[in-house]
Amino acid sequence: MTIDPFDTHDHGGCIAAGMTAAERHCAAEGLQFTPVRRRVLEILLGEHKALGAYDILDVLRSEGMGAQPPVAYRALDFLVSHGLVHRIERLNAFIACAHSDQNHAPAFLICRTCKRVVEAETDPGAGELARAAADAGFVIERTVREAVGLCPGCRDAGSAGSAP
Amino acid sequence: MTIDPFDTHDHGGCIAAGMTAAERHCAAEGLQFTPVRRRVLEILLGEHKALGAYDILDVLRSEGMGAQPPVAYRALDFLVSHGLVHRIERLNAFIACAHSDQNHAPAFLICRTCKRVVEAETDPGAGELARAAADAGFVIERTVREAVGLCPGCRDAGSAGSAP
DNA sequence: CATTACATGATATAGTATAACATATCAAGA
DNA sequence: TCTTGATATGTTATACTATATCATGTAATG
Repeated sequence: MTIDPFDTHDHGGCIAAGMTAAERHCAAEGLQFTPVRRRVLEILLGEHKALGAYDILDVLRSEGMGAQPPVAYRALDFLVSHGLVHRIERLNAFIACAHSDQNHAPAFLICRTCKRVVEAETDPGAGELARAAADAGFVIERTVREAVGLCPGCRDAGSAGSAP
Repeated sequence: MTIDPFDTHDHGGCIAAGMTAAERHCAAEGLQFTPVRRRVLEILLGEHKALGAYDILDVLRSEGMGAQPPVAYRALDFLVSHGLVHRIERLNAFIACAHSDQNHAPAFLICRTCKRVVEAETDPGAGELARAAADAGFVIERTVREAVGLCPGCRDAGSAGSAP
């Protein structure tokens, strides 16, 4: 059995590891990992929740790093397009990638009570979407796979909300 | 091999069949299939694209059936909650259910060029999401499975857009 | 007739996202 | 050095999506 991804754990480690991976990725690809982009990724790495663009913008604002929506959206676009951050469509929100620097087709488990989101690694070629697409002659460019429900902690707490 | 779901076909038949199924469903469940709800479903059945709430509202408006956003959103909420319409998260838009009156976990293929959306039936218990959830002890209440890409027609047209 | 439950009408506002134009920075080449 | 081009950021304005709230209508029930 594997570690419960909904468990609490060392966020400091998450952040450091995520930033290091992002540094390496940007260096390798010749991408500009600018202060705003760096800070947005740090903010997201500090949570295992998805944050809205305006949540992030509030933080940037309070730190004097840009006060208008495009600042946040541009940084998020950059991070998403290079796979460092994922967009959670169901929530109109964003979360740091949990599987540093690899190409993948992630799936997300979204707890509707504690709001935490975990990223599961999946095989891009497997699954119902790929089969349906093959049947229809459809060429997939991007997939969205998200499940909303209750994480183990919140389920045991009788959907009353338990974890932070 | 199966019929290409992206093919053009008899929309009149789609609409009639969809409305009949909805009638039966509402009658069986004791639901009020009111004029606004009926009209919204009809509008959606007339397209194989996803329509935004405000697209639908524009039509309602032009027909004197309610001019404010809540009118459209309420009708859509009703239709979605009873499975007659699905919400496409990726597009913040709505599409009529293509598999009349059965409980299911649909997946969608969204053509980014011609904007058509087809609904594929899937096995709710199968697939990557279910496996990831089981591993994590997560209880799924709703799933989102959407693929963005090119339908056969648009792919062959060199992503220049071909089908209506 | 009064009550209840549900649906609709209407106003206002919240939340999410982008277009468009201006400025800044920096590296490569004339 | 100058200038040109590419990329990133700053700023204003606006578009698009969604909901809270309160008022009104309407039909079935007791």
